[in-house]
Amino acid sequence: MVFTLSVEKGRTAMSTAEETAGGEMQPWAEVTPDAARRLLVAAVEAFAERGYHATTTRDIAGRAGMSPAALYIHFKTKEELLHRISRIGHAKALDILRTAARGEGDATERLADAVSSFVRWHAGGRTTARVVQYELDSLGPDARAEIIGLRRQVDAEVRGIIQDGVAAGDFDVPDVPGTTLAVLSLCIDVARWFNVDGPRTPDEVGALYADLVLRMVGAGK
Amino acid sequence: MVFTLSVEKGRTAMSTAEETAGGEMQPWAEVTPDAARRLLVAAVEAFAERGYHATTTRDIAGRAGMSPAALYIHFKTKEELLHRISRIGHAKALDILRTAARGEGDATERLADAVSSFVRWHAGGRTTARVVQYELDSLGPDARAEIIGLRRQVDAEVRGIIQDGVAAGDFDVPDVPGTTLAVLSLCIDVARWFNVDGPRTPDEVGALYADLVLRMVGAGK
DNA sequence: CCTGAACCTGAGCGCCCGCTTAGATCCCCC
DNA sequence: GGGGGATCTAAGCGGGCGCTCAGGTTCAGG
Repeated sequence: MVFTLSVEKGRTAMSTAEETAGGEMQPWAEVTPDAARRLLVAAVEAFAERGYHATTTRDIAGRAGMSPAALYIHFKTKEELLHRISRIGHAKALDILRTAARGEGDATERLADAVSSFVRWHAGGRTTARVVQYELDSLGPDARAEIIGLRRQVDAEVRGIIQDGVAAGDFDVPDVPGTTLAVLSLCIDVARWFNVDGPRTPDEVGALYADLVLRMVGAGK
Repeated sequence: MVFTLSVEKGRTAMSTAEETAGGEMQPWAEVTPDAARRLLVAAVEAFAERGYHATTTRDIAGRAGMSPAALYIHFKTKEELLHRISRIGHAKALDILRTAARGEGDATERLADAVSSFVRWHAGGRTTARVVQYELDSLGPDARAEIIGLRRQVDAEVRGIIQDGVAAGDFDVPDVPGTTLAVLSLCIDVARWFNVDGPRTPDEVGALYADLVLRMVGAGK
């Protein structure tokens, strides 16, 4: 939808398009072998439901239809599972934002695009997003430091769009870093409250939030 | 600040004023006996740092300067500690919003007041707010149901202000429930990212967020 | 000075945790 | 058809968990 002309040379554009379009997503296709992927998906579900510390390795292995010991053939520790999940999830989130930030259109269009697709991902993939966004503290120091680096890139991407809008005179933002923080906070928290059985679809929430964010930055005055 | 004329007959107004004024808060004064309060404060700190499931009863008792067994004289289970913390915290949050919602002034002033004081509480009392807002799932079904009831009242309070503003023609809000959700989500998530050693004070974040929320509801067009 | 209630501790019970090890099974290539 | 690496399981180890209990300490009231 964004890369209409350069779709052939866009490596990431294709893989992104097929997932932001569909409701459910399988971003774990890159994980091999098959048994490792099943364990990882089981871990995402368990972590999202009960939290990292309340989840047992026996539960994860059980969901994947394996014995507890099988887990340790593919992953060194329980924490490595969380680390892998977190890294893949953050890479995906960053990819979504980059695609929107570097698309065509003015700052208003790009910000609306970024927010709506970012929110869609948090709502539609709530299970994954919840683990990715809220289990950061359960990682050890090294892994956490790596993930925090990715988060800084996420922040820079959004701040870049807002700065563009201010520079072009499209936005009215007194505090750019603070507003960036608030916009990201708003989007991320969707993973906490969004309910699949609730009244809103991910698309609707994405549209609502894009509108609210444009108001926050004073677009279209 | 809000009840200037009816301060004498306002039961809740006094206890609220002295806490929203000061930076640090001790809303645990009502908990007796003294040993129980010390255990409860220790539990708040431990839960906020490591999460409910990663906190051991030995850690809580140790922080309070007691043996693990002492905990069970004052609380039946570890979960009862979280329940008590959550109930007191939610009552406090609701009290803050009610005070702002029922104050004087038009909808714009009351919404700004509600958001800034609510955000100040989440930032200044981040330790408590974090436990209150993010450890809900660790409660059992009965306790969780009770807390969810309090959250609905919180939601109703904010929705009421926004509806007043729309009815008076001060706000421009296409989706009142959705915007209410977003406003509360924005405020609550402060407890996740706010850093005491960071560049912003709770007052500054409160002022920034009040401005952003007024933009979201289209006030002052 | 004694009593009994309130409070707290040392020791530890039973359980389940993350993780390991020895060996069975599968499947591909020769 | 048989050797060998990859994959999985049954069994269990050491340890820390939530929680309990018998007994010590404190202190107000008689």
